[in-house]
Amino acid sequence: MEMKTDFPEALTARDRIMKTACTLFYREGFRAVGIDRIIEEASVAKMSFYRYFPSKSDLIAAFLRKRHDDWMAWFTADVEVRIAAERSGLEVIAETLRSWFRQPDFRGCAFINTVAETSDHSSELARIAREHKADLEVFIEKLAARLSLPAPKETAAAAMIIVEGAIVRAQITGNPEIASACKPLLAALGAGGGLTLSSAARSQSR
Amino acid sequence: MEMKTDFPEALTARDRIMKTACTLFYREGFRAVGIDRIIEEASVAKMSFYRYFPSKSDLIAAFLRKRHDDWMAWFTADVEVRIAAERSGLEVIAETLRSWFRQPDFRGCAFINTVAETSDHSSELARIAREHKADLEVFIEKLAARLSLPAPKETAAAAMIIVEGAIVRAQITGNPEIASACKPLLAALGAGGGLTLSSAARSQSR
DNA sequence: CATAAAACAGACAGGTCTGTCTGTCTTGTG
DNA sequence: CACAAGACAGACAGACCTGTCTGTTTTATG
Repeated sequence: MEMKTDFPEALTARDRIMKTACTLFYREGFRAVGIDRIIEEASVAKMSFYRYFPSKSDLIAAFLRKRHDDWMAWFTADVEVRIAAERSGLEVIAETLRSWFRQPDFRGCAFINTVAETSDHSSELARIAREHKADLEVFIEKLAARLSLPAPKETAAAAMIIVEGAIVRAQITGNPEIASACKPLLAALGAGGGLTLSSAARSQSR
Repeated sequence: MEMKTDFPEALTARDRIMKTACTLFYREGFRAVGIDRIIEEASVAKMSFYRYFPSKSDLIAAFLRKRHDDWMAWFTADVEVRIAAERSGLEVIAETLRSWFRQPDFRGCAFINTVAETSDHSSELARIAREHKADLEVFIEKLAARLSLPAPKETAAAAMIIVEGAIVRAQITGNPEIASACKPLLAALGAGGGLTLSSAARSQSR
C-alpha cells in the first residue's frame, strides 16, 4: 500500500512537509496524525523534519499560520469580488461560504477544530486560533463600515456568530446548502432591523 | 500527586467510570484521555472497566449518549421555565445559553468537539453527534410552532445556526456574554422580518 | 573537481496507548 | 459458613508516539 504522494521534484523538503501537514492535519486533526506518517507521506528523512521543526507543536503552529494566511487571502478576495459584482451587502459572505462548503475536502474550520482538540485555553495553538477569528471579525467590521452599515462593530460581532454557526452546521450535517439559510440572516444585519446588540439595547431603553 | 477523586462509596464501579469519563472527555477531548487515566481516577480495576465497556469507543459512545440525555433535559427544562415566566419568544434561548456559558467548566459543545476530533463522517460517534443536533432542532421547531411563529421548520434551521455560532464564539473567546449578541438575532426570527429561507425566497420571487 | 551543506535511510530509546491475562480480596446470598 | 460473582492490583504484549543519533548519498557551489 504505497501512500506516498508524488511531488514535483522542485519542492524542497520543508515545502513537502508543510504541504503534507496541511492536508493531514486539516483532514484528520493534529492529534490523529503522527510525525512518522507525515515523514512517510512527505518522503522526507526524520532528521530533515526536525531540522525545520524542532517539535511537532512547531509544525502544528506553522500549519495554522499558513492556513490563516491562505484562507484569509482566499476568503477576502472572494468576498471582494462578489461585493464588486453584485453591489449588495454582507449576505455575499453566504455565497463565499457556500463555495467553501462545497469543496469535497471541506471538514469545517481548522481553527474551530483546533480549539476543540485543545483543552489548554492559554496554549500557543489556542492563541493562534483566537487571533485568526479576531482578524476575520476585523475584516467584516471594515466591510460593514465600507457598506455604510450602522454600528459596524456590533454588526461584525453578530455576523461572526452567524458565520461560525454556518460553518459548524455545514460540517456536522455535511450539507453545503446550509449557506442558503444563513444568507437572509446576514442580509438582515444591514437592513436596520435592530439585530445588533447596540440597537437592541437602544430599543429596550425606550 | 494523588489525583484520585473521592466518590461516595455507594457508587458502583460502572458509575465511577462513567462519571470520570464524562468529566475528562468533556474537559480534554476523548483523544487526549487514555483508558489508564480513567481507570486511575475512577479507582477501578482494568478488568472491571473492560467488563462494562468492551472498548474505549464503547465508553465514548456511552459518554455521548449520557451527555445528550443530561444536556437536553437541562436545556429544555431551562428554556421552558423562562418561556413560562417571561412569556417571550425564541430569544429566551439566549439566556439559557448564557447560564451554560457561565459555568466554570464550560468548554463548548461536546458534540461539536467530538465531530472536530473525528475525521470519519460515518462513524458511530459522528452519528450520535448528528442525532443530538437533530433532536435539538426538533425541540426548537416545536417551540417555534407553539409560539405561533411562521415557518417553524425554517425558523428552527436559522436558530440552529445562531445557537451553534454562539456556542463556538463563547468557547473561542472565553466570554459568556456573547449570549447578549445572539439574543436580538433570535428575537428577530419571530418578528416576521423575513429572516428565514422560505420568507427570503418568497420576497425574492416577488 | 572538491568540499560542504542538505537530504535520505533507518535503528534506537523511552514513553504511552489499548486491550489481555493472572491472581487475590471483598461482598452479597443461600 | 460456603460459594459465586464482582472488584482490585498489576504484569504483560504489541502497537504507536515523539525525539535522538549514526551513517550514507545527493546536491549545490567555489
